[in-house]
Amino acid sequence: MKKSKTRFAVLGILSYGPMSGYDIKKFYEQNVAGFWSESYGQIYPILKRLAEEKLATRSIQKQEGKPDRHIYAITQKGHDELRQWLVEPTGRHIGRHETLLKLMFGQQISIEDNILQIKRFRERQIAELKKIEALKGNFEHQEVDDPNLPYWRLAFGYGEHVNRAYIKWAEEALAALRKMEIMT
Amino acid sequence: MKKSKTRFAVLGILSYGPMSGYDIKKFYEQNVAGFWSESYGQIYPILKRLAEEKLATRSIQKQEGKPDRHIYAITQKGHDELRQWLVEPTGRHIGRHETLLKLMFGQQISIEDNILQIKRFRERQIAELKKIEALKGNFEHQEVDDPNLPYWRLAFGYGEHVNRAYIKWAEEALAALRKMEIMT
DNA sequence: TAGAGCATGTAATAGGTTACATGATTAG
DNA sequence: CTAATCATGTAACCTATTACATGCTCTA
Repeated sequence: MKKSKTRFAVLGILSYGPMSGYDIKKFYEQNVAGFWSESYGQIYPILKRLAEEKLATRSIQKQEGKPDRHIYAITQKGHDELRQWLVEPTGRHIGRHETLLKLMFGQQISIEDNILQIKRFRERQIAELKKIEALKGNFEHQEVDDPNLPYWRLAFGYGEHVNRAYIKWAEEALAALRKMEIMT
Repeated sequence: MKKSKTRFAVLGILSYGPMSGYDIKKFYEQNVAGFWSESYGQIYPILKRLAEEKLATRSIQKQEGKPDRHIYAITQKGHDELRQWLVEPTGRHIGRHETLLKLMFGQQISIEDNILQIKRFRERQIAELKKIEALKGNFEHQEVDDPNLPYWRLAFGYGEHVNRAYIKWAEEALAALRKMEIMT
């Protein structure tokens, strides 16, 4: 049996403070877009289960002109389960990298078309890197005071390292493809 | 509607030459473990459908003492569909990186435990890098003569760049965590 | 006045893994 | 004698996305 990490992705965010499903979705979209994502179709049912299992409590915050917010807060039991997962060894993850997969079959299409694909990849990662730098800047000089900050910094560092590697590789791959093009 | 890339992952391998489902699985396990994977539960039904849709043909190779091999060969129609997918722009991929997710909630556990998790991650990526270098060595000096080789080289380059970045980041993260530990 | 943001939620569907069944051979 | 390798395949299950429903407010 394989178990869902989404459960812990939700519980983890709740460890930052009480939040709604909408907030959790936004958090993943805006801050961690590089290495994690969640959809409403997962978040809401999980939040419901978490409350049933007493890992979180639910309260309703009324708003005028806007729908009510269902605020979930992590319980002690929730903390315990989260911590247990956090120290567990992590299984090796196999990302499915579509651009790379396509490149494996690059021989089937023209060099030009391969160049185009890698350029698209490079542009996307350049944008991603910029976003990370901006996010990092926000945190650093708006003097955010949060005990989680040191760990967010580590995550930013990851994003920077990996995206720079992506971009550097893309540049090298483009150069190699251009050489191949000339030699035709 | 979201469509499966597995279909093309299978068709793509078939573009290298006629192969069985077993071969395809092995190919992904042994050569591309870093960025793609497929399970039998996906491969066999897809192969069946590919034959039904005339994107591949099936023939049976009898063997003594071993089960028959069902060999699939890509057709012209299969090639066409593969090529069409290969030039299509690729949607941004969001890997789900469990180690990073855990790190986001690192504040919940001890620094020591965080260090342990990152060490595990580092060791795994060091092993991965070694494997890639070995694989690359095999191809390069056993003078493999295959028109796909230039593209496999690009993929190896990717593995090298990205894994080096992983390792470097892990080292930095470990240093930062050790500093945090002293300052307690 | 169209669309985006706020906010919750579900149903339909697609995507993917795991475990199992079968059975011979070979290596340790 | 046990485990792995060879080889195909299916059923049960879990995981995840997409589309839809609802409805108010604010902005371009």
